[in-house]
This record gives sequence, structure tokens and C-alpha cells, in this order.
Amino acid sequence: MKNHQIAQIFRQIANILEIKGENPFRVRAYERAAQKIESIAEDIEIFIKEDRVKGIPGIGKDLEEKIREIVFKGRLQFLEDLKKDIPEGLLDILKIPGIGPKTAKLLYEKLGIRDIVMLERMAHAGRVRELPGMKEKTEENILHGIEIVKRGQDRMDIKTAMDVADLFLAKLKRIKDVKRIDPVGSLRRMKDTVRDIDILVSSEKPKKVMDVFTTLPDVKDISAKGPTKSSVITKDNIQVDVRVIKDSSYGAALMYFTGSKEHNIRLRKEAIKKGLKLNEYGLFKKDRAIAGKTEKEIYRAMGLPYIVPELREDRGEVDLALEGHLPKLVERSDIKGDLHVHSVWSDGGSSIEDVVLKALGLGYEYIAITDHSQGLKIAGGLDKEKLMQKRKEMERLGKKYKDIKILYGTEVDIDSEGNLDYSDTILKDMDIVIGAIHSGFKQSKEKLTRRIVKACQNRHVDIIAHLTGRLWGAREPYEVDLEEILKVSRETSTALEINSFPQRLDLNDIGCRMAKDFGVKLSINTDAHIAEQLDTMKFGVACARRGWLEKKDVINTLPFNKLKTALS
DNA sequence: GCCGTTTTCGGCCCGACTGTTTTCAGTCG
Repeated sequence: MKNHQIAQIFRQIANILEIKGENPFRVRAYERAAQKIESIAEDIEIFIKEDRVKGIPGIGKDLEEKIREIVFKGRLQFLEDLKKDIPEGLLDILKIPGIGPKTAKLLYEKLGIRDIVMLERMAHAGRVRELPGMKEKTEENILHGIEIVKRGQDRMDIKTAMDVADLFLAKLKRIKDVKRIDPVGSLRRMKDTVRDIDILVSSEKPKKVMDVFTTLPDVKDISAKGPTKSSVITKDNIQVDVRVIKDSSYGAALMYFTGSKEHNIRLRKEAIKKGLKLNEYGLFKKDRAIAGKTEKEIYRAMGLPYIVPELREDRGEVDLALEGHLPKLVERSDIKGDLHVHSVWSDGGSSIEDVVLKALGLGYEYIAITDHSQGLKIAGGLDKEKLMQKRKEMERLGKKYKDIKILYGTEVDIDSEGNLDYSDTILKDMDIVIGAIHSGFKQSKEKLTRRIVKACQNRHVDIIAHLTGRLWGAREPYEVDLEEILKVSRETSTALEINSFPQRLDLNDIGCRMAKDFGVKLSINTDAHIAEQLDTMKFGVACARRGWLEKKDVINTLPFNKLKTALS
């Protein structure tokens, strides 16, 4: 999958061109192309093979050439040449909040600053304030920004973000002049990772909201405070922005701040085509507002059905909406059970009974207890004898709790050669078998792919769990040939998991979309290790929705009798 | 660099806040 690599190269080019002061629209063209290619759920090499690169919106003759060069040579001469003009370390400087291309260029040209380390030294020495348009305050802000970058507070997982947002929401809701309030930005779009928390408020007394917000006890620093918009850093070094707007514009502002930026740009262009103007205050015909109070009203006024936040990425949703063909996305309430849960029998913290009770509370029809297999000693994997004991326990609980089917299963380890950690005789007695990789992450893409393919081909394996092994903040995904795996899963009717654990969310949204296009089914599981974690299902569902999945694409939306057939 | 139901040239989304400025450029989302 070269898509990611191409996107990265294009982004680097965009940054360098920006610093060089090139035409901003040329810069945008590279950024747009990067975003587009990254969101394509198909390997770009297939586009080349089938000569369809030109058909990708935002890719013209020149960028097509560059894509071909990257795919065939693994590098791009144009970028290599650009790097001769601008030191690579200068690109890191752009990550510092408050510093953009113009400042980076100034720092480089006037002070010879080539990276963050040099910048920090110069700022400490008071040299930055010598530059035009910069004084002590600017210097201070730069040093402060460097601290933030150093702490590595780049992005957080969605659960962390949601917890912080809930905290602020709860406190701001108490202000009686707050009329409506919502989290917006990538959090509302339920992106798997989030950079900062954005909150939108409607109120007739914006100043009061700003005053309360910036003086909350969780606030450590105020980075900006205006009459309608403020930005703070929490004690956990998370940036929270609050924007206050009049209630009559709330819908427009909700759309605007929810984004994505690309979706907004696309909508504004559609508005222009219709002789309208869309901004954060409303949809306007000449100077008259024709919509703005709710999102639905604005979409309708533009001749579009409502587009849910999870779809707003400019990955084709606007065109589908125009045609009236938006998918009807899977919902949390469609989920009838969780198929990947651990208990105290392996490395979990809850008894099977606690898990069952929690599942009953969620209204599930079935719940699978899938503890680790014998070889995975570190996770308390079960040997043959333990398995028999566990089975007895499950049978006992099955009699006690008649309102829910308790499925006897395992998360069986796929070893470094692709063999399973239990014999077929053991596996054939299981209600459900999940195959997963827990070691050998550093193997080659080919070898990892072969292991998974081999596991899919075992007739007892129903689901492959956390396919790429990524753990946000801890482990990068390992590379697999997703298309090859999708082909085999389709042939063998093996489902792929969407692991709802917030640091995993694996497959991710783009992977889900690709699986759907291949006709592969998915299973949204929590991989819970304590009963409470069954609640993380919402994150997996969000991931599925971002991947355009519908109810029919997800096996654990099936009622038990149909699921049983699907698993057999 | 892309793109075309005004167009193969001349556009390309739009507004708030900061820090420096006396009217605005740069940055951000």
C-alpha cells in the first residue's frame, strides 16, 4: 500500500513550497492530493495498472507523473531537489503552534535557524525578538509552543478526548446563559485520534461564557481569549477551544466547526454553484440568510439530505448525497452481541458471570467468551484441561441465564508460521474462533500476510482480530497486504474484526471501507478485559460508520439463529 | 497544481484572534 507514502511525500512538498513562499493554491493542490490519496480505500498501484489515476479528483497530469515516479522508483526527485533548498528540520518547526511558513522562513533566512533545537536556543538568547514584527511576547509564545511539541501532545485517542470534552461540557452547561452546547471538530466526527477538543456554545452572553471557561479549575494556561472564541491548555496539556455564537447561527456554526475542512470546502463550492454563500453564520443568498439555525435546514436548503458527522470527510459523501444514495449506516442499537471478550480464565479481570450480567444490561442477545490460547502464557492462555473446566462453568451459567446465549470461544494465537495454537479437534468444539497475531510483528509484509491468510484458510476460524496490531501511542501498525487478505477472507467467509478498544480501532475506517467494497463482513468487538469495557462498543461502531458500513455488513447485528449459521 | 453549465486562463472557502502594528499580516481551524 503506497498510498500513505505518496501522501506523506506530497505533504512534505506542500510544507516546503509554503516555506518558500510559493503560490498558496499550488500548495493546496498538494495537500488536497495527499488527503485524497490517503482516503482512497484501494491501493494506488491498481489505479496505475488500470490507468485510472487521472480520474481521481485533484490529480492532474503533473501529479499523476509524480505518483508513478514514487510507485516505480520509491522516491521522488522533485522532493529531493526541494530538500536541497530547505533543511528538513525546518519542517518540524511548522509543528510548533503559532509558527507557520512565513515565520519559519524568516527564522531560517535571518537567523539561520534549521531546526527546533536551534530555535529554542535562539529564543532563549533573546535573538528572535530582533526580527521585524517580533517582540518578547512572540518569543515567549514560541518557547511555550516548543514545550508543547516536546511533550509529544500531538494527538490523543478518542476516549481520552471524549472524557475531557465531557468534563468541560458538564461545567459549561451549568451556566444558565448557555442555550445549546456540543463538542465539534474531529471528536464529533468520531475520528480515531483527536488533536484538540473543540466545543461550540450558543449564548446571548458570550463574554460570560468566555470568562467562566477560561477560569475553570482544570485550565492551566490561556493561549487565546477573545470576545467569542478562546483557547486553553488543561493541566493534562490538552488544548480545548470554545467558540460562542448566536443561536440563530448555531446550525451553520455546528457544520463549520465539525468539519472536516475538506467537507466544508466542498460544500461551499456547491453553495457557490447555486449562487449562495455558506459560512459559519449561515447560508446566504446575496446578504439574506436563508438557513442557519440547524444543520438539517442548511443541508436541505442546499438540496442535500442530512450528512452525519462521521461521513464528513470529502471522501465522496457529497456526491452520493447529491444523488440521494447515502448509505444507511450501522448504529449502536443494531449490535446484538459482543464476540470478543476475555475473562479471569485468561488475562481478563472479570468473571464470566460478571461479563454475562453486563451483557444482559446492554440488552445483548449473545456474548462470546474468547480467552487466550495455551501458547500465550503471558496472557494466561488456557491449556486443554483448563478449557474443559471453563466449558463446564459456561454450561452452568448457560442454564442460569436463559435470556442470553453465552458462546464458548477462543482468541487463538496465530504463531510465527501461521499455525494455530489449538488443534482442529479442540477448535471444532468451539462456538466461535477468533484468530489473532500476538508476536513476530517485525516480520516482512509477505510473511505476516501469509500467516493471516493461512489462519483464514482454517475452516474453524470465524474472525481475524485486530488485523494490523496497532496500539495508538505504543505500537505502529504492522504492514500487511490488505487486498490479498480481503480476497482470502471473502473466499473463506472469514470476518474481519473492528476492535473497539480506543487505542486499537483496528481495522480503521479506511480499512473498513475497503473490506465493504470487497464484500467482506466485519464484526465489531470490544476485546474487553473487564466487564465495563463492553461499553467501548460505541468507538468500534463509530469506526464502522466512518468506513461507511451498514447493518448488513456487520455480523454481530444478526439475530442469534442467523449468526449461528454465519459462524458454522 | 487543478479545473471548467460563465472559463484552456484566471480563478481557487472564509472568518476570528494575536501581536504587532496605526491598518494589517500571519496563523489557525
